[in-house]
Amino acid sequence: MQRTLIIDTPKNIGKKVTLAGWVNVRRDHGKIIFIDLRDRTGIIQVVFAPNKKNPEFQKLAETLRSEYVAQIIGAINERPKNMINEKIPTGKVELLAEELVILNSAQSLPIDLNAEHLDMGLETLLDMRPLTLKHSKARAIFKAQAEIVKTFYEFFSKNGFMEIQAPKIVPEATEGGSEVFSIEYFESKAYLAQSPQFYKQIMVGVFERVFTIGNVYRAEPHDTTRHLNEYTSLDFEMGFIKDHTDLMKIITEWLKFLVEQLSANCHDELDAYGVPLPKILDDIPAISFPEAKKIARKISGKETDDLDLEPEEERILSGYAAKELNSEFLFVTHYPAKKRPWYTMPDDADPKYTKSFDLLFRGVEIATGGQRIHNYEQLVQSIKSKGINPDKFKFYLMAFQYGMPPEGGAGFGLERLTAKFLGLANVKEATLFPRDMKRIDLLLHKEKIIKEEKK
RNA sequence: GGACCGUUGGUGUAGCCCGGUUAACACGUCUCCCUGUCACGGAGAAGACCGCGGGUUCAAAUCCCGCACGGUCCGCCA
Repeated sequence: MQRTLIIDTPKNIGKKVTLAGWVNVRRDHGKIIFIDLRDRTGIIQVVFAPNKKNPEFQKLAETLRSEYVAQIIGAINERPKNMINEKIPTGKVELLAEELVILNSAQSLPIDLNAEHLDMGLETLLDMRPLTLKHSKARAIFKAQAEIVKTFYEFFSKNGFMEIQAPKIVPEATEGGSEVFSIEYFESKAYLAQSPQFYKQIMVGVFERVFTIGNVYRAEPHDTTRHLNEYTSLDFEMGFIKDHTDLMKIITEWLKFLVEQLSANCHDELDAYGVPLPKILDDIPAISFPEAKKIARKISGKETDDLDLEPEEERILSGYAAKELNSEFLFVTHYPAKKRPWYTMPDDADPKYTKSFDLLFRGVEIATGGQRIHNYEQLVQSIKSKGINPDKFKFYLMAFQYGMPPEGGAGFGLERLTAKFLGLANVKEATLFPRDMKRIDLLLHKEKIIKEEKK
């Protein structure tokens, strides 16, 4: 018989159906046993009542434990009025089991998957990732994350952007600055891409508007709640822009669409975390870097680096924007040229600053973008001014020799965005299998100990 | 790399300040009882040489020193 999904059970009252899923929990009352069965669409209560014709059946039901995988055939019955469970969408019905096939057993769980919260340290949470991801609150994170990616794809596709696949193996330490992972590449050396930057720019010369969603790699030895050594970047790049404000406009439009879709499709997931969705103003406030610096200094009373915003200042500015400007998002524009890559377009009024921006959301930088230099000669000059030989970028520069429109783009950190929408303390919680200095799936030092013990 | 905090059954914590005999609690696990629960309930049981090494002491989970590991913040970082 064809499998029925749990979400569809209320439509099948009185019918005999086949359900398949995991045992969420067993409530054994002796003669009568209740199982909460879970599949990808929901949870339903299954009732095992004494069966005189087949006493073995009840014994088999008694062996069911959490996370056992089972196929159950039975009749969907309406529950008596006083036994309706308001907490679940299928609370008005239940399955009276007639046949049970155990598709797979499960070892006893080291954690309580039915507890309201996953009450454990980050280390344990990640060490047991294949199991802890099954918890409803963990699943909620990645449902919301998938929605973010989906809206990015939909929005930019609708607006004339084409999806491209950027290579992850690259020949040079792309833009200099941040550390990259080197890999053996046959007889020579190559690197893992720290961003799709060069390739999305080249493709603007071909398709005018492009976007790409993919992993990027940073070999920086950072150890914070907002950094990963492998993360997912949502990138777009577009030609024929006036300046960076065109980019900020399209980002604002996407964010509006995103919040709308999250509200419509991830209501339960957001509810589980209790963090309200942000309001997106028609114009997200934008303040220039020098202005932002002044505000941050005034509030903190601290003298800080002239060229960059410190994490504490980013938090201060976010708080300021939320309180004074009525927006949880804040653009900071015109970062100093010294702190931006060489392809960043300088500002006409004062070339010490650039036509670039960061987007702050709830205290962290979630996107970076700006207008790029599209003139070949100017770009070569800019590379030289950083003391780099332009020959290293011959391949990339070719795009600018043969007709590059005025262009720009931006990149979002998917995990940071997810974490901030749900109010998670650490981006690693918003990463299925986070890679950091200490961990690739398991903690690296633990792996070492295991290897040494084997020797 | 720096600062601070931490490390106690499978998981989360209490006990440590003020050293003392069976290391406590909750969840999970196992056994038994239970026909209406929905994070079912009841009775019982198993499970920890208290991160590692050293010191002080008649006596150390508890005090001292060193190390390892983790967490948070910072640094670093498009």
